[in-house]
Amino acid sequence: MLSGQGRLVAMSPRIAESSRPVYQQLADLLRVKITTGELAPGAQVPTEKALSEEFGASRATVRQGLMVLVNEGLIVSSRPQGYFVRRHELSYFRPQSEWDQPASPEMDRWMTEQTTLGRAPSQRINVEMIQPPDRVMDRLALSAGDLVVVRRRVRFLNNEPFNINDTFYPFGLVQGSEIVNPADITRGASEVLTELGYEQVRAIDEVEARMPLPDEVSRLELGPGTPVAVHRHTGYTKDDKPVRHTVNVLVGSKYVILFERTKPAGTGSE
Amino acid sequence: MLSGQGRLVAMSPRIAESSRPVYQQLADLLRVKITTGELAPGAQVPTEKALSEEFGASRATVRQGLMVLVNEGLIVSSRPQGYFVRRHELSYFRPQSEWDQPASPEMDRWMTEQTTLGRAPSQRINVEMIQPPDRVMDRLALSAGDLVVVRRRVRFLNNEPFNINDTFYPFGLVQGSEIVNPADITRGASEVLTELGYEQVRAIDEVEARMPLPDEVSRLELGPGTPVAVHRHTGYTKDDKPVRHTVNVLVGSKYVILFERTKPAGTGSE
DNA sequence: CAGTGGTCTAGACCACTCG
DNA sequence: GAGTGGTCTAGACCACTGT
Repeated sequence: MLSGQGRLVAMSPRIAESSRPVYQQLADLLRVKITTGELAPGAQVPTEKALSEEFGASRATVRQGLMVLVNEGLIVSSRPQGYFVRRHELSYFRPQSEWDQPASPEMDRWMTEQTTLGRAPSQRINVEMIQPPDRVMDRLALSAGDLVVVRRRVRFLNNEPFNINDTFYPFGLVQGSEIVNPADITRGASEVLTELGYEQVRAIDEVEARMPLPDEVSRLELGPGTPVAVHRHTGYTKDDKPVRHTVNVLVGSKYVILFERTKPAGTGSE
Repeated sequence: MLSGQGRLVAMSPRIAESSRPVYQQLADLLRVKITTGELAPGAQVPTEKALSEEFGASRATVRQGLMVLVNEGLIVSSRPQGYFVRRHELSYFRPQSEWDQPASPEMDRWMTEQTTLGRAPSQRINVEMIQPPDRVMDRLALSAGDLVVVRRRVRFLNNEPFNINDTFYPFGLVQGSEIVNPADITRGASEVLTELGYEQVRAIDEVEARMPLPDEVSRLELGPGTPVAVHRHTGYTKDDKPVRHTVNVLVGSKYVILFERTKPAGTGSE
C-alpha cells in the first residue's frame, strides 16, 4: 500500500490548481518510492485497482501512470500477478578480452564478480555470405558488389539470450579458411586471421545507445523500456587495412561494456 | 495517408481471427513504413483522427499504437501540429581526445564530419565539495567520510544540451589547485593533475545504456523513447592510484562514443 | 473461481497554434 | 475558430494463473 495521501490534484476540471497531470503525479510518487528503496527490487507494486481507489482516479489513468514507469524500465508487469519493481543485475562485457588478460587489479576484481556466478554459457552460430549493409561496407572500405562473410552468433547465459554478435570479414581474406565454417573457433578468430597474414594491431570502437528494433526485441527477448547498447568494433592491420567488423548488440539493462586503455607512449599529456 | 487497407482485425470480439492486438498491428504497419522510408524522417504521420477512421478503431486504440512508436523513439508528437517521423543525426563523442590526436585516417574522417558543422559549443560549470556516491567512492578507492571535489558540467552545442559531465577528484589531491575553481581550464584538467604529480597513464572505461532518470530528462531536455549512454572513466597513475573519475551522460540518439585502441606491445594474439 | 492485467470503446474537456 | 494532440472517465470483455 502507498501511504494513503489521498487524492491527487486533477488537472482537468475548473479546480485547476494545475500542476502536473494526475498520471504523472502517480508515476512520480511511485518512482520516488522505487528510487529510495521503499519499494525494493522485486517488490510488488499495488494493483491497478488499489491505486485507482487510493487516488480516486480511473483505472485508465492509473494504467497510464504505470506505463510511464514500465517504459522507463523501472517496473515490469507479470500478468496476472501484478506489477513488480525491476531487478537490475549488471554484468561486465569486455570486448578487449581477445587481446590481453586484465592488466590491473581493479579489472581483475570486476571480472571475478561476473565469472564466479556459475553461469552456463552457450551460443548459436551460423555463417552467411552476403552483400554487406552500407555501414559495414563503409567500415571495411569495400566497394558496391564486394561480398563479405558474416558469422552470426546469439550468445546465451543460463539459457537467456544476452548478446547478438555479428562479425563481418571481407570475402577475399577468409575464403577457404576456418572462418567460413559455422563451428566455434576455440583458438579465436583473431588467431586465424593472424595465420592468414592479417594480424590486427589497432581497432576503433563505437558505442551507441538506442531503443531496440523489433527483430532485436524478439531475438533478445526484451520487454519495453529496455534500450540496447550497440558496440561496433573495426580491426585493422599494421598497414591500416580493415580486416574485420563486429556488431555487438547488448541488453542495456544487463551489461556494461568495459574498456581498458593505456596512454600511448611518447604522447604529450595534451 | 496510409494506403487504405481497410480495417485491422480486432482481437476482442468473437470474430477472433485473433493475431496481434489492433494497436500493435497499427504500430507494426507504421513502423514498416518508417523503416522502409515510405515515411521519411521529418514526414508527418497521419493524424489520430485519420488513422482512427481509416482503420475503424477508436481514438484511444490509435493513440496506444502511436505511443508504442513514441516509446521506441521512432516518432515524436509536436502538438498541435501532429506526429512526425524522428530525425536521427548522430555525432561522435571521443573521450580519448585528452590523450592524443586521431591516430588514423579513418578516425580523422569521422571527426571532421562532426567539427565542420559550424557548431557553437558552450558549457556551464560548477564546483562542489561533497561526500561521493557509493559508486564513485568505490572507483576512487576512498573510504567512508572521505571528501571529493566534483566539477559538474553541462555542455551545449548550438544551445542544445547534449552532455552531462561530472568529474570527481579525491579532495586531498587537488586541494588548493586550479581544479577547485569553477572556470574552464583551457589547458585541460589532466595537465593540472600532471603538474601536481599525478599523471594518468592508464584508464578504465565503462559504458552502459539505460533509460534516463527524471533529473536527466530535464537537464538534457529528453523526450520519451530516448535512452542515454552512461560513460564512466577512471584514470590511474603509473602507481595504480585512481586520481579521477568522470561520469558522462550522453543522449543516446545523438552521440556515438568512439574509442581507438592499439594492441599492447609484446602481447600474444590470444 | 476470483483476481490480475491487456485490450477496446464512446465520449468529454482542455491547451495550444495557426496547416 | 478549427484542428491538433493531452488528459481523464466509466464501463466492457478477454486471457491467464493460482488458491
